[in-house]
Amino acid sequence: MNIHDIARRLNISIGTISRALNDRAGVSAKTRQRVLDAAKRYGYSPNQSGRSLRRGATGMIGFMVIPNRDRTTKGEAFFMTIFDGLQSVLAAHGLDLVIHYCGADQDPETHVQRIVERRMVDGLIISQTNRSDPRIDYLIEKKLPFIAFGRSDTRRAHTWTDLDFEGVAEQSIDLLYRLGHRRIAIATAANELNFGYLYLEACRASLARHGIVLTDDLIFREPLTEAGGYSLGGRLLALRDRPTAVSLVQNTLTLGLYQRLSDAGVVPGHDLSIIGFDQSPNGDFLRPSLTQFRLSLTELGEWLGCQIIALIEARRAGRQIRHAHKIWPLQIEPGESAQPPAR
Amino acid sequence: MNIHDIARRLNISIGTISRALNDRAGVSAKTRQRVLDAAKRYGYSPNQSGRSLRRGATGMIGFMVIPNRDRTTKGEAFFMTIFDGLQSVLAAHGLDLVIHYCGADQDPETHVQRIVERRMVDGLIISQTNRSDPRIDYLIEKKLPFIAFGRSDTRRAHTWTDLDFEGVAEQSIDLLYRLGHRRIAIATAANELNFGYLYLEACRASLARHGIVLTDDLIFREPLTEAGGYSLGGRLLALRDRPTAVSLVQNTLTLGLYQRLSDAGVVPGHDLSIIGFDQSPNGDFLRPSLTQFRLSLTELGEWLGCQIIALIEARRAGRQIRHAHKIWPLQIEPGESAQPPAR
DNA sequence: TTGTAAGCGTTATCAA
DNA sequence: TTGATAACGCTTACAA
Repeated sequence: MNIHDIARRLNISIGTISRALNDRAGVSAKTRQRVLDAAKRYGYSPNQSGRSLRRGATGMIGFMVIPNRDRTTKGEAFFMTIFDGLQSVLAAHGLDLVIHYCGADQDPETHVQRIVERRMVDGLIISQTNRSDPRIDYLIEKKLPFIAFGRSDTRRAHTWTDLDFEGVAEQSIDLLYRLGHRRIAIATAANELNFGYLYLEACRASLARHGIVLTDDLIFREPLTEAGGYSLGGRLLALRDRPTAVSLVQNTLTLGLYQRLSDAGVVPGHDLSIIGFDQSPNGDFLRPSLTQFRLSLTELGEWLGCQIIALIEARRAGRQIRHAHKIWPLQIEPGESAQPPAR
Repeated sequence: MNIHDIARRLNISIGTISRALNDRAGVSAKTRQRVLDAAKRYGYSPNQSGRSLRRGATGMIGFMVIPNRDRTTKGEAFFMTIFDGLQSVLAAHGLDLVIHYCGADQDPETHVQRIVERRMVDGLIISQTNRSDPRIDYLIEKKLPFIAFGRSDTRRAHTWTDLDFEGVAEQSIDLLYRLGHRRIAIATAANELNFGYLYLEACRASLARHGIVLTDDLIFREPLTEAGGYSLGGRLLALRDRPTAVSLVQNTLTLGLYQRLSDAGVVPGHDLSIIGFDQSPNGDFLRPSLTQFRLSLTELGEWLGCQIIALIEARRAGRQIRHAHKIWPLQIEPGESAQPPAR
């Protein structure tokens, strides 16, 4: 069933069919209705390949997800909620969201190249940015409208949105200091992901403001998984001069840490204060309750949708692009896991 | 940059370019190398729309994900690992995996129709099947190669794969019975999802085999979330004649249940025995350790990949299609949460 | 208001 | 081994 089949059945030209289906002017109300009815009856929609080819646009926005080498489950709960917000904004603009899953065995840069060169999407959102991320330079080069969800060390102009890792770090450290903690451990990412770096350095700066030097023995890098958190717990417990508090860059770590402490009979908040990251996953259901941060992932998805649409419309209108740099805020929520140090 | 541009630069016809790039016979080794080099140098890949249009196939396999109305985070950790296995098999066959995320405000059937009518994919995997699922009938009608990941009550021939909910139910009940439990609660899905129904009925049958009638007061339907599990815990604790064990259809429930019990000072395995479902999410990090089931999600993804490829190749070769029905096994792993009842 | 026809970037057929 | 050309299904400029 294609446009010619429909035209033949209605004894109308294909041009009119197309105009009717695309809500173009110059079709009588009666004809338009006939076309719409026929399309529905025969289950006809314009073939996407034909349409994309002719229009020079696919109507699709890609979101590229890279499987974390650490196999964290965190990123996943996280992304799906973002997709929800993103999808609703895109749909309102007649765009489709397609998620491109970069296999663990694939090179992310090659994957992006393939998507771009083949013209599979009109816009792209990349996530899990590394500190040095060649995808960003490539996308700038190719002039594809894109958003980096996550910062990197590139200096070249592009649109990005990222979580407020600095704000989280600062609030965490300030709270722990105010509670009386002086020996504070930092658990951050073990790999090249940019946010682990941002978080660590912001913690270091906040500690310095309180006159505390962050020494290497208090910096812990583990895979961002429950297993990593479990291992972190073991390492903390084994220390001769144990810190009184730990601040974590992701809640998957927190889950494992809680279990390791539970195994050792150590109580979060009492024997060791803990500040987690955001509510996903499962941060709300830890006991003792976790001091952590909260953000609206749906709203974040909606923001990304608005941004990519703005980029695409500016491009289409030939307007100059203003690259937004957005730091997404997180609100702290006190819990029982952060208390004054014992004794 | 298109095929004509490349042809012009090399002073070769577009036909030869296409043949070289598609590894077709009838191109001299030297010419082929020149073409490959030029494509790389200029960052050229064939335009996907043009190629799809001409070939009548997009080279893409869709996987449709529906956001759970309950906002469970379970499905997500779950799916991403499946994608990993699926993607690797598809890539080996030159196919791309694209994930179509059906927004919470969209109708799943309309969403499928759109994907199919527009010819966006060569094959489709649908998940989260309802007991009565019109998507399946539609896809059969349209003759698109597809796999239902999840059963439904349709009688029409189609390929499906599903988890062994019956096996899980039976093993759970048998274990609890063997431990001495007679009053056993079942926590299943509150919505139309087929697996909740399968699980419940299989539990009922297993109990019946031991001479126990499953009464309605021991059937609990909650949203498949941590909050649902928390609420479940409250309801269980409030019962006058409290069951000695509970069996759960999904581990998001288990997390919330553990916390509710913890709040009440009730110890899993000691005061109330618990059997969870699969290891995602976080089942491995509960304390006391959870008796649950294990399955390889990567292998499941690979299986789905092989199946969809078989369907597509059978279609292409004009061969008769044999619709596979696969029940995916899960192995039980004993933990501390299932013990003989107290006293 | 409607019809005709060109052209989007490919692949495949046929001729050279 | 290579080149010319038709055709895939659509949108749109132009003609009627």
